[in-house]
Amino acid sequence: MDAKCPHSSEVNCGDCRMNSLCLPLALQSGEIARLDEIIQRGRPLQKDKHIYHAGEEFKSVFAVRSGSIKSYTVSNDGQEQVTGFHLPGEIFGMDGIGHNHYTNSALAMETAAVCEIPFTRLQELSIAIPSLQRHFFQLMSKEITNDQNLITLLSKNSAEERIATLLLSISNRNLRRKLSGTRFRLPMSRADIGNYLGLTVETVSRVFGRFQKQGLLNVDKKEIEVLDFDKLRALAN
Amino acid sequence: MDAKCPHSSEVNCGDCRMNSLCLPLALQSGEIARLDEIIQRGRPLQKDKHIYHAGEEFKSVFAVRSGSIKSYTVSNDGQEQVTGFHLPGEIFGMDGIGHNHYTNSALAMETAAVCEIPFTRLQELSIAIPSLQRHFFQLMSKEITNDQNLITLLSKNSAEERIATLLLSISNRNLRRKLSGTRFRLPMSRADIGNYLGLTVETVSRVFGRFQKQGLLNVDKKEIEVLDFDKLRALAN
DNA sequence: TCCTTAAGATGACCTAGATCAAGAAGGCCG
DNA sequence: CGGCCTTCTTGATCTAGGTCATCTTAAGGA
Repeated sequence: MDAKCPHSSEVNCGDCRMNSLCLPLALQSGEIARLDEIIQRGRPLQKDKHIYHAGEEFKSVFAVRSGSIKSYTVSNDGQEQVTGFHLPGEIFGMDGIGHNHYTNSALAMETAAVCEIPFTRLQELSIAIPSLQRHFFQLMSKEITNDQNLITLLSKNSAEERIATLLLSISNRNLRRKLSGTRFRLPMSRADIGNYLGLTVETVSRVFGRFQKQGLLNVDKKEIEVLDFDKLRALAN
Repeated sequence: MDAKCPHSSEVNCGDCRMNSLCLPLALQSGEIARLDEIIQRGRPLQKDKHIYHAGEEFKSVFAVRSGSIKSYTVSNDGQEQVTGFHLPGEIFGMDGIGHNHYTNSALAMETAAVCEIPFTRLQELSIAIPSLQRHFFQLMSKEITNDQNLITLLSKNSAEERIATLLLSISNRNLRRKLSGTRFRLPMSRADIGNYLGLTVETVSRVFGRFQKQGLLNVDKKEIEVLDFDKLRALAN
């Protein structure tokens, strides 16, 4: 086993470097072993491969082990709405619980690996381990809060504020993973950013340009270096 | 006991006219009795009275028994964002679970009555009654899906489309309660509608005017009569 | 290596909805 | 009954960001 390969499936929850952010967070080591039994560690996924499609029967929620995932819905008239970006240690697929079918589609934005957690098993385990039930309620609630923050962002904030907020969010999530919050690579395209934030590609491009000119960021394609966190935070508010 | 008074607190879940939409939905009658034991039926609330404020410690989720409730957040710079309107039979307050504090404030838009469900008791009961756990997971998931639909609406749709969608949503929720989906009274102000949909009061007012002129609606202040459902649905898509 | 295609940047112009500024119309309290 | 807020409406203007059109660059493929 090569512990260096981030997409390796040869790891259990107890050893996974994400276990302080992920589902095991709330659990004792004995309990983690029981969670481990139900989790299915998938093979690495190529870029643009789907984990599930909207409308498919809901079976499992997923945890990102490596790489990055995008969730999106397609409306009646065929246009896409990106609803979330998921980084290692984060859980996705909870939108499917309500109607027994996924309402989003999910795909890998780059080579990625995910853990599959069959939901009926997770429910059973939640009855045996109350702190797991509690933790999962909290996870879903945080998802609600996140979505409501995005609603506020879309409803009340300018293009610059929206993009500053997204950059700060990614920076913070990198810090949680003990990575640099200052220099990082955006896993998503300008089109995805625009779609997520309710902006056109052109506007996203112009705002990046403006941020660069103002000395707020260094932008080299998807590589970002934050030069002025105070100003970025002021924009994001 | 006056069964006619919609704000009466003298009713248990088994007799409540909302029990086919509300939490008891998933339960057998013996289980409903156990749920009944933990639910606290509140006195009627006057218009503009708060049920809780953002930042308060999270204790309970709530069900609307009568009247209507609005949830909203306040951002750092003091501006409000309406995050939801809650009608009888609907559950709110789930945003508080994630951080043990409410992230929204909730207030009565008109005289209303709510049932309070202490969350630790609900968690205990969810372990004893697995179908309740399942139901509550589903409720939270539906809230996520709702919020994501709003995100799409804000991100992709015009003022007319947003308002048509809201009207249709209220119409459908009235139908679920066996009320008219064609003629109803909006419980919220134009300002609240605008705030919720990311529009100004003026735009909301103009769109209502336009819809009336086009023969889509009859609008008399808050009284709405839908005249052309097909066109409304076409707009809402 | 060249060719093709996709992603991104940049400029010129346009429009939906915001902003500003008055009125009209209730509803409530003395 | 009269006066005063608060909500709603309507009109005139302004602007952020959308649209459209090009160009540059990078990446992938035979």
